[in-house]
Amino acid sequence: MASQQKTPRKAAGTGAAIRRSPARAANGRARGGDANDDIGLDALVGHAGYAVRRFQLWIFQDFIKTLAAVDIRPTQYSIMTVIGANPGLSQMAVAKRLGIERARLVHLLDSLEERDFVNRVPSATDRRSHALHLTARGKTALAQFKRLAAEHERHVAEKIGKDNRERLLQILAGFT
Amino acid sequence: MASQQKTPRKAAGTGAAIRRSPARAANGRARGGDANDDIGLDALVGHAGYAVRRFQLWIFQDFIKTLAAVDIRPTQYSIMTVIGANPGLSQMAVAKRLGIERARLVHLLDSLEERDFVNRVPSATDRRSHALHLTARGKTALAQFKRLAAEHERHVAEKIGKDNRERLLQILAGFT
DNA sequence: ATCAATTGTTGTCGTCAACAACAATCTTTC
DNA sequence: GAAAGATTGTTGTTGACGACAACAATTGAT
Repeated sequence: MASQQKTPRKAAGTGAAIRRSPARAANGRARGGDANDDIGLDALVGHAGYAVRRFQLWIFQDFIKTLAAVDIRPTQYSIMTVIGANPGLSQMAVAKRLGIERARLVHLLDSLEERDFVNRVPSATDRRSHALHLTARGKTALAQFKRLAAEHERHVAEKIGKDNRERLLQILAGFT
Repeated sequence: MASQQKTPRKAAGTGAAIRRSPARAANGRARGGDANDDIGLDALVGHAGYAVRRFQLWIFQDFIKTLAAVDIRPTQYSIMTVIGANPGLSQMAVAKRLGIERARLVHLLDSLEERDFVNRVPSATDRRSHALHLTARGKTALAQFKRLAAEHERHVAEKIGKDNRERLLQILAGFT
Protein backbone atom coordinates (compact mmCIF):
# COMPACT_ATOMS: atom_id res chain seq x y z
CA MET A 1 0.00 0.00 0.00
CA ALA A 2 2.94 2.27 0.58
CA SER A 3 3.89 1.62 -2.98
CA GLN A 4 3.07 4.98 -4.41
CA GLN A 5 1.63 6.79 -1.50
CA LYS A 6 1.17 10.49 -1.86
CA THR A 7 1.01 10.68 -5.60
CA PRO A 8 4.41 11.90 -6.56
CA ARG A 9 2.88 13.65 -9.48
CA LYS A 10 5.81 15.74 -10.52
CA ALA A 11 8.52 13.23 -9.82
CA ALA A 12 8.49 11.28 -13.02
CA GLY A 13 9.18 13.88 -15.62
CA THR A 14 10.16 11.03 -17.84
CA GLY A 15 10.13 12.55 -21.23
CA ALA A 16 9.78 8.89 -22.04
CA ALA A 17 7.18 10.10 -24.41
CA ILE A 18 3.98 8.28 -24.53
CA ARG A 19 2.33 9.10 -27.75
CA ARG A 20 -0.58 6.73 -27.56
CA SER A 21 -0.23 4.05 -30.13
CA PRO A 22 -2.19 5.39 -33.08
CA ALA A 23 -2.73 1.92 -34.38
CA ARG A 24 -4.80 0.90 -31.40
CA ALA A 25 -7.68 2.78 -32.94
CA ALA A 26 -10.48 2.41 -30.44
CA ASN A 27 -8.87 4.53 -27.75
CA GLY A 28 -7.89 8.14 -28.14
CA ARG A 29 -9.73 10.64 -26.04
CA ALA A 30 -7.87 11.09 -22.72
CA ARG A 31 -9.54 14.31 -21.71
CA GLY A 32 -13.29 13.87 -21.73
CA GLY A 33 -13.89 16.21 -24.57
CA ASP A 34 -17.25 15.02 -25.73
CA ALA A 35 -18.27 11.41 -26.11
CA ASN A 36 -16.69 9.26 -23.46
CA ASP A 37 -18.91 6.35 -24.25
CA ASP A 38 -16.80 5.23 -27.13
CA ILE A 39 -14.47 3.36 -24.85
CA GLY A 40 -14.19 -0.17 -26.04
CA LEU A 41 -15.05 -2.82 -23.53
CA ASP A 42 -13.59 -5.56 -25.58
CA ALA A 43 -14.13 -8.89 -23.90
CA LEU A 44 -16.29 -7.35 -21.23
CA VAL A 45 -19.22 -7.31 -23.58
CA GLY A 46 -20.28 -10.90 -23.71
CA HIS A 47 -19.70 -11.43 -20.03
CA ALA A 48 -22.94 -12.20 -18.31
CA GLY A 49 -21.57 -11.30 -14.92
CA TYR A 50 -20.72 -7.78 -15.93
CA ALA A 51 -24.09 -7.07 -17.48
CA VAL A 52 -25.85 -8.58 -14.51
CA ARG A 53 -23.81 -6.54 -12.07
CA ARG A 54 -24.66 -3.30 -13.80
CA PHE A 55 -28.29 -4.26 -14.04
CA GLN A 56 -28.48 -5.33 -10.45
CA LEU A 57 -27.02 -2.00 -9.44
CA TRP A 58 -29.58 -0.11 -11.44
CA ILE A 59 -32.51 -2.18 -10.28
CA PHE A 60 -31.61 -1.96 -6.60
CA GLN A 61 -31.11 1.76 -6.81
CA ASP A 62 -34.51 2.14 -8.38
CA PHE A 63 -36.09 -0.08 -5.76
CA ILE A 64 -34.52 1.90 -2.94
CA LYS A 65 -35.55 5.16 -4.54
CA THR A 66 -39.09 4.01 -5.20
CA LEU A 67 -39.49 2.75 -1.64
CA ALA A 68 -37.53 5.59 -0.08
CA ALA A 69 -40.67 7.16 1.35
CA VAL A 70 -41.28 4.08 3.48
CA ASP A 71 -37.58 3.46 4.09
CA ILE A 72 -37.56 -0.16 3.05
CA ARG A 73 -34.64 -1.83 1.33
CA PRO A 74 -34.83 -4.86 -0.96
CA THR A 75 -33.66 -7.33 1.65
CA GLN A 76 -36.09 -6.06 4.24
CA TYR A 77 -38.88 -6.29 1.71
CA SER A 78 -38.01 -9.86 0.84
CA ILE A 79 -38.01 -10.86 4.48
CA MET A 80 -41.40 -9.34 5.19
CA THR A 81 -42.82 -10.87 2.05
CA VAL A 82 -41.69 -14.36 2.98
CA ILE A 83 -42.90 -14.05 6.55
CA GLY A 84 -46.18 -12.63 5.37
CA ALA A 85 -46.71 -15.57 3.07
CA ASN A 86 -45.48 -18.13 5.59
CA PRO A 87 -46.20 -16.98 9.12
CA GLY A 88 -44.51 -18.94 11.84
CA LEU A 89 -41.30 -19.68 10.01
CA SER A 90 -38.12 -19.94 12.01
CA GLN A 91 -35.19 -17.64 11.39
CA MET A 92 -33.21 -20.50 9.94
CA ALA A 93 -35.98 -21.29 7.50
CA VAL A 94 -36.22 -17.69 6.36
CA ALA A 95 -32.48 -17.34 6.07
CA LYS A 96 -32.14 -20.51 4.08
CA ARG A 97 -35.02 -19.63 1.83
CA LEU A 98 -33.71 -16.17 1.01
CA GLY A 99 -30.05 -17.04 0.89
CA ILE A 100 -29.28 -14.76 3.79
CA GLU A 101 -26.86 -15.74 6.50
CA ARG A 102 -28.65 -16.40 9.71
CA ALA A 103 -26.17 -14.19 11.49
CA ARG A 104 -27.14 -11.32 9.27
CA LEU A 105 -30.83 -12.00 9.56
CA VAL A 106 -30.60 -11.32 13.28
CA HIS A 107 -29.88 -7.63 12.75
CA LEU A 108 -32.35 -7.34 9.93
CA LEU A 109 -35.09 -8.74 12.15
CA ASP A 110 -33.99 -6.50 14.99
CA SER A 111 -34.65 -3.42 12.90
CA LEU A 112 -37.93 -4.76 11.59
CA GLU A 113 -39.00 -5.63 15.10
CA GLU A 114 -38.03 -2.18 16.35
CA ARG A 115 -40.30 -0.68 13.76
CA ASP A 116 -43.05 -3.02 14.87
CA PHE A 117 -43.39 -4.78 11.55
CA VAL A 118 -42.34 -8.23 12.69
CA ASN A 119 -42.70 -10.28 15.83
CA ARG A 120 -40.44 -12.97 17.26
CA VAL A 121 -42.69 -15.40 19.03
CA PRO A 122 -41.08 -18.21 21.02
CA SER A 123 -41.76 -21.42 19.20
CA ALA A 124 -44.03 -23.88 20.92
CA THR A 125 -42.31 -26.97 19.62
CA ASP A 126 -38.70 -25.87 19.78
CA ARG A 127 -37.57 -23.56 22.52
CA ARG A 128 -34.46 -22.69 20.54
CA SER A 129 -36.28 -21.11 17.65
CA HIS A 130 -38.56 -18.18 17.10
CA ALA A 131 -41.73 -18.22 15.10
CA LEU A 132 -41.78 -15.14 12.91
CA HIS A 133 -44.97 -13.23 12.33
CA LEU A 134 -46.00 -9.93 10.87
CA THR A 135 -47.61 -7.56 13.31
CA ALA A 136 -50.92 -5.96 12.43
CA ARG A 137 -48.99 -2.85 11.57
CA GLY A 138 -46.57 -4.95 9.55
CA LYS A 139 -49.37 -6.42 7.48
CA THR A 140 -50.87 -3.13 6.44
CA ALA A 141 -47.38 -1.75 5.87
CA LEU A 142 -46.47 -4.68 3.66
CA ALA A 143 -49.55 -4.09 1.57
CA GLN A 144 -48.30 -0.60 0.83
CA PHE A 145 -44.78 -1.84 0.20
CA LYS A 146 -46.14 -4.24 -2.36
CA ARG A 147 -47.88 -1.45 -4.19
CA LEU A 148 -44.68 0.54 -4.32
CA ALA A 149 -42.72 -2.54 -5.32
CA ALA A 150 -45.16 -3.06 -8.16
CA GLU A 151 -44.46 0.48 -9.26
CA HIS A 152 -40.77 -0.28 -9.17
CA GLU A 153 -41.39 -3.35 -11.25
CA ARG A 154 -43.08 -1.15 -13.82
CA HIS A 155 -39.94 0.94 -13.96
CA VAL A 156 -38.03 -2.20 -14.79
CA ALA A 157 -40.48 -3.03 -17.52
CA GLU A 158 -40.08 0.45 -18.95
CA LYS A 159 -36.33 0.13 -18.84
CA ILE A 160 -35.83 -3.22 -20.54
CA GLY A 161 -39.22 -3.79 -22.11
CA LYS A 162 -42.27 -5.57 -20.84
CA ASP A 163 -41.66 -8.85 -22.61
CA ASN A 164 -37.93 -8.76 -21.96
CA ARG A 165 -38.66 -8.47 -18.28
CA GLU A 166 -40.84 -11.53 -18.35
CA ARG A 167 -38.31 -13.43 -20.37
CA LEU A 168 -35.69 -12.44 -17.82
CA LEU A 169 -37.82 -13.70 -14.95
CA GLN A 170 -38.32 -16.91 -16.81
CA ILE A 171 -34.62 -17.41 -17.46
CA LEU A 172 -33.70 -16.74 -13.87
CA ALA A 173 -36.62 -18.60 -12.35
CA GLY A 174 -34.28 -21.31 -11.17
CA PHE A 175 -32.57 -18.96 -8.76
CA THR A 176 -35.61 -17.80 -6.87
CA MET B 1 -30.75 -3.01 19.28
CA ALA B 2 -31.22 -3.48 22.98
CA SER B 3 -34.73 -4.43 22.16
CA GLN B 4 -34.52 -8.07 22.92
CA GLN B 5 -30.92 -8.52 23.74
CA LYS B 6 -29.95 -11.81 25.23
CA THR B 7 -32.84 -13.88 24.09
CA PRO B 8 -34.80 -14.43 27.25
CA ARG B 9 -35.68 -17.88 26.12
CA LYS B 10 -36.93 -19.27 29.31
CA ALA B 11 -38.82 -16.25 30.49
CA ALA B 12 -41.99 -17.03 28.65
CA GLY B 13 -42.83 -20.25 30.30
CA THR B 14 -46.40 -19.51 29.44
CA GLY B 15 -47.97 -22.87 29.85
CA ALA B 16 -50.40 -21.23 27.50
CA ALA B 17 -50.14 -24.43 25.61
CA ILE B 18 -49.84 -23.95 21.98
CA ARG B 19 -50.01 -27.04 19.96
CA ARG B 20 -49.13 -25.55 16.59
CA SER B 21 -52.24 -24.70 14.65
CA PRO B 22 -52.75 -27.56 12.26
CA ALA B 23 -54.96 -25.41 10.09
CA ARG B 24 -52.20 -23.05 9.01
CA ALA B 25 -51.46 -25.42 6.17
CA ALA B 26 -48.71 -23.87 4.06
CA ASN B 27 -46.23 -23.54 6.90
CA GLY B 28 -45.78 -26.35 9.29
CA ARG B 29 -42.32 -27.74 8.94
CA ALA B 30 -40.29 -25.95 11.59
CA ARG B 31 -37.69 -28.67 11.93
CA GLY B 32 -36.14 -29.28 8.55
CA GLY B 33 -37.42 -32.76 8.24
CA ASP B 34 -37.13 -33.20 4.54
CA ALA B 35 -38.25 -30.68 1.94
CA ASN B 36 -37.68 -27.13 3.06
CA ASP B 37 -38.14 -25.75 -0.41
CA ASP B 38 -41.87 -25.67 -0.17
CA ILE B 39 -41.84 -22.26 1.43
CA GLY B 40 -43.98 -19.94 -0.59
CA LEU B 41 -42.30 -16.83 -1.81
CA ASP B 42 -45.53 -15.21 -2.76
CA ALA B 43 -44.93 -11.84 -4.34
CA LEU B 44 -41.19 -12.38 -4.38
CA VAL B 45 -41.50 -14.49 -7.43
CA GLY B 46 -42.15 -12.01 -10.16
CA HIS B 47 -39.68 -9.54 -8.77
CA ALA B 48 -36.85 -9.02 -11.17
CA GLY B 49 -34.59 -7.60 -8.51
CA TYR B 50 -34.77 -10.68 -6.35
CA ALA B 51 -34.02 -13.08 -9.15
CA VAL B 52 -31.20 -10.88 -10.38
CA ARG B 53 -29.70 -10.65 -6.91
CA ARG B 54 -29.63 -14.40 -6.49
CA PHE B 55 -28.23 -14.88 -9.96
CA GLN B 56 -25.60 -12.23 -9.52
CA LEU B 57 -24.50 -13.92 -6.32
CA TRP B 58 -24.18 -17.25 -8.03
CA ILE B 59 -22.39 -15.92 -11.05
CA PHE B 60 -19.87 -13.93 -9.03
CA GLN B 61 -19.12 -16.86 -6.80
CA ASP B 62 -18.48 -19.02 -9.82
CA PHE B 63 -16.26 -16.37 -11.37
CA ILE B 64 -14.24 -16.04 -8.19
CA LYS B 65 -13.94 -19.78 -7.86
CA THR B 66 -12.98 -20.28 -11.47
CA LEU B 67 -10.32 -17.57 -11.31
CA ALA B 68 -9.23 -18.47 -7.79
CA ALA B 69 -5.96 -19.94 -9.03
CA VAL B 70 -4.91 -16.56 -10.37
CA ASP B 71 -6.58 -14.63 -7.55
CA ILE B 72 -8.53 -12.25 -9.72
CA ARG B 73 -11.95 -10.95 -8.83
CA PRO B 74 -14.62 -9.74 -11.25
CA THR B 75 -13.94 -6.05 -10.72
CA GLN B 76 -10.22 -6.47 -11.15
CA TYR B 77 -10.81 -8.40 -14.31
CA SER B 78 -13.08 -5.74 -15.73
CA ILE B 79 -10.51 -3.06 -15.01
CA MET B 80 -7.70 -4.90 -16.70
CA THR B 81 -9.89 -5.72 -19.66
CA VAL B 82 -10.83 -2.11 -20.21
CA ILE B 83 -7.29 -0.87 -19.82
CA GLY B 84 -6.04 -3.60 -22.10
CA ALA B 85 -8.50 -2.58 -24.78
CA ASN B 86 -7.95 1.15 -24.25
CA PRO B 87 -4.44 1.83 -23.05
CA GLY B 88 -3.78 5.33 -21.81
CA LEU B 89 -7.17 5.92 -20.24
CA SER B 90 -7.37 8.09 -17.15
CA GLN B 91 -8.70 6.76 -13.87
CA MET B 92 -11.78 8.92 -14.24
CA ALA B 93 -12.47 7.47 -17.66
CA VAL B 94 -12.12 3.92 -16.42
CA ALA B 95 -14.23 4.59 -13.37
CA LYS B 96 -16.97 6.21 -15.39
CA ARG B 97 -16.92 3.47 -17.97
CA LEU B 98 -17.20 0.67 -15.46
CA GLY B 99 -19.52 2.40 -13.04
CA ILE B 100 -16.93 2.27 -10.29
CA GLU B 101 -16.40 5.18 -7.96
CA ARG B 102 -13.12 6.85 -8.63
CA ALA B 103 -12.37 6.71 -4.92
CA ARG B 104 -12.70 2.97 -5.01
CA LEU B 105 -10.69 2.61 -8.19
CA VAL B 106 -7.69 4.04 -6.37
CA HIS B 107 -7.31 1.00 -4.14
CA LEU B 108 -8.13 -1.42 -6.90
CA LEU B 109 -5.38 0.04 -9.05
CA ASP B 110 -3.02 0.05 -6.10
CA SER B 111 -3.34 -3.70 -5.77
CA LEU B 112 -3.05 -4.27 -9.49
CA GLU B 113 0.02 -2.07 -9.60
CA GLU B 114 1.56 -3.90 -6.67
CA ARG B 115 1.19 -7.11 -8.59
CA ASP B 116 2.81 -5.47 -11.59
CA PHE B 117 -0.19 -5.88 -13.84
CA VAL B 118 -0.94 -2.22 -14.38
CA ASN B 119 1.09 0.95 -14.64
CA ARG B 120 0.16 4.50 -13.73
CA VAL B 121 2.02 6.72 -16.16
CA PRO B 122 1.85 10.46 -15.66
CA SER B 123 -0.23 11.89 -18.45
CA ALA B 124 1.58 14.05 -20.93
CA THR B 125 -1.31 16.38 -21.54
CA ASP B 126 -2.79 16.66 -18.04
CA ARG B 127 -0.54 16.58 -15.04
CA ARG B 128 -3.47 15.79 -12.81
CA SER B 129 -4.28 12.47 -14.41
CA HIS B 130 -2.57 9.17 -14.90
CA ALA B 131 -2.48 7.25 -18.14
CA LEU B 132 -3.22 3.63 -17.34
CA HIS B 133 -1.39 0.84 -19.12
CA LEU B 134 -0.96 -2.87 -18.76
CA THR B 135 2.55 -3.99 -18.02
CA ALA B 136 4.11 -6.71 -20.13
CA ARG B 137 3.36 -9.08 -17.31
CA GLY B 138 -0.15 -7.72 -17.14
CA LYS B 139 -0.76 -8.44 -20.79
CA THR B 140 0.23 -12.06 -20.66
CA ALA B 141 -1.63 -12.43 -17.40
CA LEU B 142 -4.78 -10.95 -18.86
CA ALA B 143 -4.61 -13.42 -21.71
CA GLN B 144 -4.76 -16.23 -19.20
CA PHE B 145 -7.51 -14.51 -17.23
CA LYS B 146 -9.57 -14.31 -20.37
CA ARG B 147 -9.22 -18.02 -20.95
CA LEU B 148 -10.41 -18.71 -17.41
CA ALA B 149 -13.20 -16.16 -17.76
CA ALA B 150 -14.33 -17.95 -20.89
CA GLU B 151 -14.47 -21.15 -18.89
CA HIS B 152 -16.58 -19.39 -16.30
CA GLU B 153 -18.86 -18.17 -19.04
CA ARG B 154 -19.32 -21.77 -20.10
CA HIS B 155 -20.43 -22.57 -16.57
CA VAL B 156 -23.07 -19.88 -16.92
CA ALA B 157 -24.22 -21.37 -20.18
CA GLU B 158 -24.47 -24.78 -18.54
CA LYS B 159 -26.47 -23.32 -15.69
CA ILE B 160 -29.11 -21.35 -17.55
CA GLY B 161 -28.77 -22.75 -21.04
CA LYS B 162 -26.72 -21.59 -23.97
CA ASP B 163 -29.44 -19.68 -25.72
CA ASN B 164 -30.87 -18.29 -22.51
CA ARG B 165 -27.46 -16.87 -21.75
CA GLU B 166 -27.31 -15.10 -25.08
CA ARG B 167 -30.83 -13.83 -24.68
CA LEU B 168 -29.88 -12.52 -21.28
CA LEU B 169 -26.87 -10.69 -22.68
CA GLN B 170 -29.08 -9.22 -25.33
CA ILE B 171 -31.68 -8.03 -22.86
CA LEU B 172 -29.11 -6.44 -20.61
CA ALA B 173 -26.94 -5.07 -23.39
CA GLY B 174 -28.07 -1.56 -22.55
CA PHE B 175 -26.34 -1.70 -19.20
CA THR B 176 -22.86 -2.59 -20.41
C1' DA C 1 -26.89 -39.87 30.61
C1' DT C 2 -23.85 -38.48 27.07
C1' DC C 3 -22.48 -36.61 22.73
C1' DA C 4 -23.45 -34.55 18.26
C1' DA C 5 -26.27 -31.31 15.79
C1' DT C 6 -29.25 -27.22 15.49
C1' DT C 7 -30.80 -22.34 16.56
C1' DG C 8 -30.21 -17.75 17.65
C1' DT C 9 -26.74 -14.63 18.81
C1' DT C 10 -22.40 -11.89 18.91
C1' DG C 11 -18.30 -10.50 16.85
C1' DT C 12 -14.84 -9.93 13.24
C1' DC C 13 -13.18 -9.47 8.51
C1' DG C 14 -13.24 -8.09 3.74
C1' DT C 15 -15.94 -6.32 -0.26
C1' DC C 16 -18.57 -2.79 -2.05
C1' DA C 17 -21.30 1.62 -3.03
C1' DA C 18 -21.95 6.44 -1.63
C1' DC C 19 -20.20 10.75 0.26
C1' DA C 20 -17.37 14.38 1.82
C1' DA C 21 -13.18 16.75 1.93
C1' DC C 22 -8.65 18.05 0.19
C1' DA C 23 -4.40 19.42 -2.71
C1' DA C 24 -2.85 19.77 -7.25
C1' DT C 25 -3.97 21.03 -11.54
C1' DC C 26 -6.71 22.48 -15.63
C1' DT C 27 -10.22 25.77 -17.68
C1' DT C 28 -12.88 29.66 -17.92
C1' DT C 29 -13.77 34.39 -17.43
C1' DC C 30 -13.09 38.96 -16.66
C1' DG D 1 -2.78 37.23 -16.85
C1' DA D 2 -5.01 36.69 -12.38
C1' DA D 3 -9.15 35.12 -9.90
C1' DA D 4 -12.94 31.86 -9.77
C1' DG D 5 -14.69 27.46 -10.89
C1' DA D 6 -14.30 22.73 -12.37
C1' DT D 7 -11.62 18.18 -12.62
C1' DT D 8 -8.46 14.48 -11.06
C1' DG D 9 -6.51 11.59 -7.84
C1' DT D 10 -6.48 10.73 -3.09
C1' DT D 11 -7.92 9.82 1.82
C1' DG D 12 -11.33 8.83 5.05
C1' DT D 13 -15.99 7.59 6.79
C1' DT D 14 -20.36 5.45 6.67
C1' DG D 15 -23.49 1.70 5.97
C1' DA D 16 -25.18 -2.50 3.53
C1' DC D 17 -23.68 -7.00 2.68
C1' DG D 18 -21.59 -11.90 2.52
C1' DA D 19 -18.58 -15.17 4.95
C1' DC D 20 -16.75 -17.18 9.21
C1' DA D 21 -15.91 -18.37 13.80
C1' DA D 22 -17.36 -18.94 18.39
C1' DC D 23 -20.79 -19.44 22.01
C1' DA D 24 -25.00 -20.72 25.11
C1' DA D 25 -29.33 -22.91 25.03
C1' DT D 26 -31.69 -26.52 23.42
C1' DT D 27 -32.84 -30.69 20.83
C1' DG D 28 -31.99 -35.25 18.96
C1' DA D 29 -29.62 -39.54 18.79
C1' DT D 30 -26.84 -43.17 20.92
